[in-house]
Amino acid sequence: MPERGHRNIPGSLKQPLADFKVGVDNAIFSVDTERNRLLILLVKRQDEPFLGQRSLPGTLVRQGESLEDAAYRILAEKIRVENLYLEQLYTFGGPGRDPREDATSYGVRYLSVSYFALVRFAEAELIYQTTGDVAWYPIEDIPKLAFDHERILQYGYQRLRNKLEYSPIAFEVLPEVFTLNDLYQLYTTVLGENFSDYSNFRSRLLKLGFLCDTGIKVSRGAGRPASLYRFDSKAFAPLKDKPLVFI
Amino acid sequence: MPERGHRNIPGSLKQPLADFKVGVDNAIFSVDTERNRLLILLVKRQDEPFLGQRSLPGTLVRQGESLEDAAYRILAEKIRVENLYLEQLYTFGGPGRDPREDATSYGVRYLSVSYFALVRFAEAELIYQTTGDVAWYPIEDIPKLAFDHERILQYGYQRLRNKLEYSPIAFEVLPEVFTLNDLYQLYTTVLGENFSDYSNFRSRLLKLGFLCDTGIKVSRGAGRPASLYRFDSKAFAPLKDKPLVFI
DNA sequence: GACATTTTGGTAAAAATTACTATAATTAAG
DNA sequence: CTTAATTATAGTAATTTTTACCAAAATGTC
Repeated sequence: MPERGHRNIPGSLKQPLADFKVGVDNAIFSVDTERNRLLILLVKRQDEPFLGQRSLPGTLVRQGESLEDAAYRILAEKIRVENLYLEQLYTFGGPGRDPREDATSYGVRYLSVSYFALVRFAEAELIYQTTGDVAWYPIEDIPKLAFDHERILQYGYQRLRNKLEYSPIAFEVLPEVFTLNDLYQLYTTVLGENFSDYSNFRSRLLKLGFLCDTGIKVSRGAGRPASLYRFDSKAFAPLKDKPLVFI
Repeated sequence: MPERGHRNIPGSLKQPLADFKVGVDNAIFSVDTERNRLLILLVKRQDEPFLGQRSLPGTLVRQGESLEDAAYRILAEKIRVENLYLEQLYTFGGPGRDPREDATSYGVRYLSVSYFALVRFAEAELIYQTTGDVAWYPIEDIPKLAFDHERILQYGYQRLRNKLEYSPIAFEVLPEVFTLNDLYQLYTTVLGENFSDYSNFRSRLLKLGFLCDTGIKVSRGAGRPASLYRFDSKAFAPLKDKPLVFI
């Protein structure tokens, strides 16, 4: 507990510094384009505290490991995936956010650096230890989560909605090729029905010029077959810091 | 690489966890409306490492103290201010970012949670221990900084530019009452000359209805006197999640 | 008093958004 | 096989917003 007798750390004599373990928790989102559902990856905890309860996949940071490395490691333990979008979300570090703080008498604090990730549903292969270990949950149907992970999840959901408006993250969750309707459905399921009319959404995005028509047509049930498009990141580059490209 | 044989802390047997000290570093911005300069608060370090070099004001988190509390504490040590805008910026935590990690044989890591702050230049009173201890630096003229603080500063500067476009943070750095020209100058100094024509900027913002004319006129040198305006946060509330209000 | 300077209010042209219509290409039903 | 229903795509006219200016008002300066 007591922390003293050194030169370097200011304020250390009267006010002891906290010692931390640092965890990384991932809010991993995906979209099932077939069923039009926004999904979040949850695991069932194998350890105390909160044994058996659902949580975001997380891990504690190891010696010599960067935060991002830890985020990639825990993700790779739960899911096999080709492409992956990952960015830091927020850091939660108040005292008392982890029951292990009370359990040990050392007064170690547990801080969580959360990451926001997007994967393609069809590409992502879940890695089970036991069945039901890892699973996708639709965003409207999330069970009670361990720790403060509900808050992290909400934070990630908000980030997703914000970024859809000005950044091309939609193409990180959509399949490599997709119809314009797939794209539109993604936006409506995440952002709500009333953000734009389908026809206008189409022409706006096509005019921007970063969607290439592959020429391939797909027929899904009744109606005229739709063209499959591909996102051209080179053509998007000049729009990178333009605000509100997608809305 | 193989991962096995333990119950509580995953990976702890073969792969020891890192122990952390957590620091908080503040990127505190202000604007001198008289001289039209964007300013950042720097301190001269009183301790090793980097003794005597400039850095962002920072501190290590104490026992029982939240991250935000630590951010407020270090800010209050350097500056006396009425109003303050503060939000979390980013967390830097890679191994090797702090020389103290090598100095101790314990392998303690130093993680930095950075905060982004805005204060009003005229309200903010610097607190000196020795002269030149704490000082405002114009953003175009930043000396070499300790640690990875240049990166944190750049990150904060980017956040400032982004938020100016869709959030009313301008009114956190401007004085309580200000002319429309003050507001315009702030935007041009931060965002560059060519973001909008003055006349159009004026009419757009006035039409939005959250700037109230106080009726008071000020004359600054030649030219017709300008009205002093005040930001009405209640009138702004409905625009809170509308994108791109200010550009 | 003439003139430069700055604020303020405005307007016409251009551009973008919106609401809507029409047509094409397919499946499903009878 | 014909017709209807369905979905994709193209386009258009009305509306709104943005843009590039212009002119008048109110001050300081020479």
